[in-house]
Parts: sequence; C-alpha cells; structure tokens
Amino acid sequence: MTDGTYEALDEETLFLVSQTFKALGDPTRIRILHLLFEQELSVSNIAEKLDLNQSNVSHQLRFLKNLRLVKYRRDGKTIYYSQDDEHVMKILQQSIDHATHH
Amino acid sequence: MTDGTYEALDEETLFLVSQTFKALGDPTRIRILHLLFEQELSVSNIAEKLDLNQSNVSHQLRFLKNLRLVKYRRDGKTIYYSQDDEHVMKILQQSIDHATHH
DNA sequence: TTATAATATGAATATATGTTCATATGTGTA
DNA sequence: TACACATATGAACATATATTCATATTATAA
Repeated sequence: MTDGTYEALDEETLFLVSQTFKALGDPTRIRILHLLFEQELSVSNIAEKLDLNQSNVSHQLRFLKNLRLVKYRRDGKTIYYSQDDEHVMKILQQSIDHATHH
Repeated sequence: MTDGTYEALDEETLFLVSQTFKALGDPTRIRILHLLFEQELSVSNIAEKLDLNQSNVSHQLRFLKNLRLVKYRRDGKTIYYSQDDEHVMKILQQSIDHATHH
C-alpha cells in the first residue's frame, strides 16, 4: 500500500460491514440494543419500555438476530433476548458516548 | 443505573448516532471512505477508481460532508475530498478488519 | 380439550434511499 | 468574450425499509 496501490474491499467484507452498520443506522434498533447493554429482556418487556408495537420489536429482533447481534433463550412462553456481539456493542457504546459529550 | 433504572437516550443523541451509522450502512459510501483512509482525492478520481457515476459520487460526498465525515478544499477546477472524523474512520477501519479476519 | 399469554410471521403501505439523467454552476484558458 | 473541464444540483425512478394490522405458532394452565 506504500506504493500507491489501492487494495479494494472484497464484496463479502463490504456486504457484511455495511449490513452491520445498517443495523445500527436505525433509531429503533439502537434503542433496543441500548436496552440490552446491561440486561436480558423479553420481547414484551422491550416493547413496553420503549413504547413500541410488539410486532415491530419482533421484526427488529429478527433483523438483529440474523446478523448475530443478539441471541435468545426461551423460558416457557417467554423469550429473552440479549446481546451477542461484544465488538458491535462496544462500538455502539463508544459512539453514544462520543455523541453525548459533544 | 445499578438500581435497575433505565436511562433513555435523548432524541438528539439518537438521531446523531443513527445518522452516522446510516452513513456507514451503504457499500458505496464505505468504499469512498475506505479510499480516503490514506489519501485526499478529487471527485472524478474517486468516480474513476470505484467505477461510479460522477453525479453519484457527488451526491454521496454531500451526504458525508453534511455529517462532517469528510471535508474538501478547492484547487482550481478540482475539489479534493479527505476524511474529517478520526473517530468514525477508526471505527470503520476496525470493523473492516474484524469482518476480514472472520 | 379449550382458553390464554407470548412471540412470530406475512401482507400491506407509506416513506426513505441510491442511482441515473439532464442541466446548472463555477473555474481556468484561449 | 467563448469554450472546456470539474463538480453540484434537482427531478425522476426503482428499490429498500420501517411500521402496522391481522393472524399464525408455540407453550402453559384450567
């Protein structure tokens, strides 16, 4: 790279990175992930705390789950979601701090 | 926060953070920023290197400029763009590395 | 079994977004 | 001045996305 050659990003990396950032590019998903910083929560709990439609929360959680940003466990009728990507959560935390202190 | 109280994100922070990540949530903008990691480039140079429409590049640069992720300087007829947010560029670099090595 | 609670799913819809096209603006040069 | 070059802009369009509604699935309890 010191010779001025440009190393293009491969398609796969580009897709994965953009998808991940896309997940963080929506206020609702940020709020959900922010809730999951410190705790595991059920779908209805998240919906209640954020005043969101249950279906909406469920859709967003599926999105986040597909990207492996969250995971879930079932306990009876209830499904608890929690964070599943330290790196992304760290970046989100940093960015929120950065935005807050400015 | 240790008492279980949830500190909601304020609207302004939420908007700023989501907007910033939205900027990183598009392959074209990632490619542009990736180009600007190490060098300052003109609009036509970026368009050429990435095989993109000049107008498209210009639109995306405006988007990035509005968020102060890039800055520009004019030299005659040419306008050179360069990065303008170390924090965001660092996050992007980290995420690309993370995605590449996995 | 039936009823109820929690969650997931798919269709519908309105809005947002990325890209292209045509053209305007700005700058240097003959 | 007139022309060419570099970039910006706005309209148009196709596609993507977020949200809601209605309903399906899954699990527990009566």
